[in-house]
Amino acid sequence: MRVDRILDDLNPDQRRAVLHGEGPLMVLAGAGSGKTRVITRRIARLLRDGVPPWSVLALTFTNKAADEMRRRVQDLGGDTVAVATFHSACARFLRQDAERLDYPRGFTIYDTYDRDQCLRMVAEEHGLDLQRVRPADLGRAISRLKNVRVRPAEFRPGHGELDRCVSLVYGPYEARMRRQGAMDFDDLLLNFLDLLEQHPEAAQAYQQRFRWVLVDEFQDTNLVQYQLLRQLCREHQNLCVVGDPDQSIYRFRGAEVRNMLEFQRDFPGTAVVRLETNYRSTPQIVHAAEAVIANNHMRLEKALHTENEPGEPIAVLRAPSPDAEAAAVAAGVRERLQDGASPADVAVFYRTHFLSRAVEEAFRGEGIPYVVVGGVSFFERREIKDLLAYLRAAVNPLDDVSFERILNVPARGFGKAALARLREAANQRACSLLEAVRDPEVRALLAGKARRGAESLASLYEELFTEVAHGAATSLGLVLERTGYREYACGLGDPEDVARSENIDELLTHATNYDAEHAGEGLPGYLQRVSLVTAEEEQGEPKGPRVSLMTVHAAKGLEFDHVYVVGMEEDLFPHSRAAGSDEDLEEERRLLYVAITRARRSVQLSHAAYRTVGGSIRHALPSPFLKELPAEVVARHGAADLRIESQDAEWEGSQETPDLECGARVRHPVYGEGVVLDVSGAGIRTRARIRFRDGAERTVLLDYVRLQILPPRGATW
DNA sequence: CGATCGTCCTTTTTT
DNA sequence: AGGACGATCG
Repeated sequence: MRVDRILDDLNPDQRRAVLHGEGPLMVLAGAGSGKTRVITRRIARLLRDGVPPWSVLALTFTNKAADEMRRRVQDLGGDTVAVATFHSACARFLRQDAERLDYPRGFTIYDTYDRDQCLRMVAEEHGLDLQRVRPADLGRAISRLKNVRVRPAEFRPGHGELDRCVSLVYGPYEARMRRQGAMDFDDLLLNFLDLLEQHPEAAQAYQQRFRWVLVDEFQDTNLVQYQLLRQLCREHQNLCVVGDPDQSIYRFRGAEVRNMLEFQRDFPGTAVVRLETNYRSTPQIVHAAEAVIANNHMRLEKALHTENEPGEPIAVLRAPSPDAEAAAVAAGVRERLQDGASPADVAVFYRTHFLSRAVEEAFRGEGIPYVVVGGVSFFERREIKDLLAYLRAAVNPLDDVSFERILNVPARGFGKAALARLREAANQRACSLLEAVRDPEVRALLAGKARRGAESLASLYEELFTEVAHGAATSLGLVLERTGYREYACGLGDPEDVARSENIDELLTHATNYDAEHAGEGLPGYLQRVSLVTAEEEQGEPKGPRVSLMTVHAAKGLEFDHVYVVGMEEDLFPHSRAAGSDEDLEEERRLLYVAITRARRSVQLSHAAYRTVGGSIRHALPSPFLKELPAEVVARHGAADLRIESQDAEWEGSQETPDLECGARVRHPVYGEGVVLDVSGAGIRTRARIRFRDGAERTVLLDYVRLQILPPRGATW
């Protein structure tokens, strides 16, 4: 009998998806049902049937997922297939067609930090009080608008302070970004969509080039990504999307589960395949995950089952303290390792990054090798961002945010006054800061120290402009040599010096490797890559197997034998900021569903009796989600059940806090009448910002103060 | 102008 | 507890 590498080990449903011919295809794939396998095999099948590899485009959301898929596609012989994240694919396409959109080819990509920096400048220009509205808040709000394709002119602000500021700043921000030749992450998608819509000949070229498009984690596409797919596949309709509505966990950045519902409407004749057999986990794990997710109301019907052998119960652990929790996890992991598990088969998840700390310490104490995935990545470090900013300004001299970053780093006598003068000169000449510095007339306006600084910067950039063509590493070397940056950053005294110097070396190595591997791409290509790669895994993994520590978000798409989730506490998981609406709460539940279903063999969920939140200690209640686990598959440790019972009353009690809405009138026992501006937090930590009669705004902890809710009145003040 | 000190505020999740 | 930013002083 003949062996078929592509089809033999697939079940009938998987096979149907792989063999599906032309036309739209949607695969509803439960956790662990072989989703990635279906996509990669489908690609292999297409290639085997004569589809040219360059006409296939496979899209994912995270770099990690893209790397993984690329690896698996390559194993099946598809080395030249384009596998990319949405953002990196768009960036690459835009690089080709930037001019059509009036962007320079060397446009800069701003990460969140740069974006906020840019917003800070704009906000300052418009006299906003940055104490009250932080750039990051503006940035998030604007990003949310971009996710739903609301342009500045279309924005209808609500009554909040934030909206007012956004309406003031959004347009100018866009203008400034354009002037600087910069795009934020959202712009990458938006601008490419604009390109497709406004330039039919360009759209046609992409449609004809990529005749087969496949999308992983489709439940996380936002509106823009969805429209982009529709444009791209408008002619041929050869779009295969794979997703699981129960694993949609990016609502906060605009993901629309609705896309899965509307797909069949927008793509008539869609073939639908359901994958409901879980090949990954024990029945206990599958049952627990299903029981949790069953509490969500907004769901597509889907049932997951497994024929795997039974294993251990789900462990729920209560620890007296965060340190004890971490120690218990470390001890448990140690035991797994002694039983023969590889560290690479074990993972610890948490809802928020800061919870990694305690676990890290415990692991160090136990001598367990670990790696923190995500967090502050290599390319977000101060010294790395500084050096890259030098290069970015060289590739894109319009990029004021980057240039201003390095203008006085290391110090060159550019203080507040000199910077103001430089800005003014640039404004007058309608040019960028770097262009201004290059102008001898402008330099003549500066005082002694700053002038000398400007002279040296100007001459550095004259050289850099020619060096740019020679690649990333030599440009970087030039910057280091001419600025004395290394001495500046690694010179004086603190223990971080060595690490910073090592980081700089690592960047040099990284750049050298890139130049060697991507000869034609040059510095622009390099900068694009480092802007979109969050990865610390970028520099290979020569370090041997390690236990992975990561957020649940980062864990999506991965699987491990043994999974530990720490911080299973109210206000933490579900997160307090997500307690506002049912939609948010359901997303938190999906997050737990994702966490549990990562595990092949065992799951432990733990919580501590208190948590240190911001210097102060907070009593911590077990996550309400823990009560949703079916008793028959759970083993509780550390008197967890007892605590849950005894704390129920307390929990229920805090629910009695009256539901306050923004705009409600209230009476405060001390301050008298006021209007609620904002409600945040949850449970005993629900806070309301209230403006009182005397004009002052105060934040009130609802659990502490009995507010009397007054009947609404016509006028607000 | 820049370094040091003090204060404030933070901690959601990702490209 | 720790980092970022602002104010103050040299």
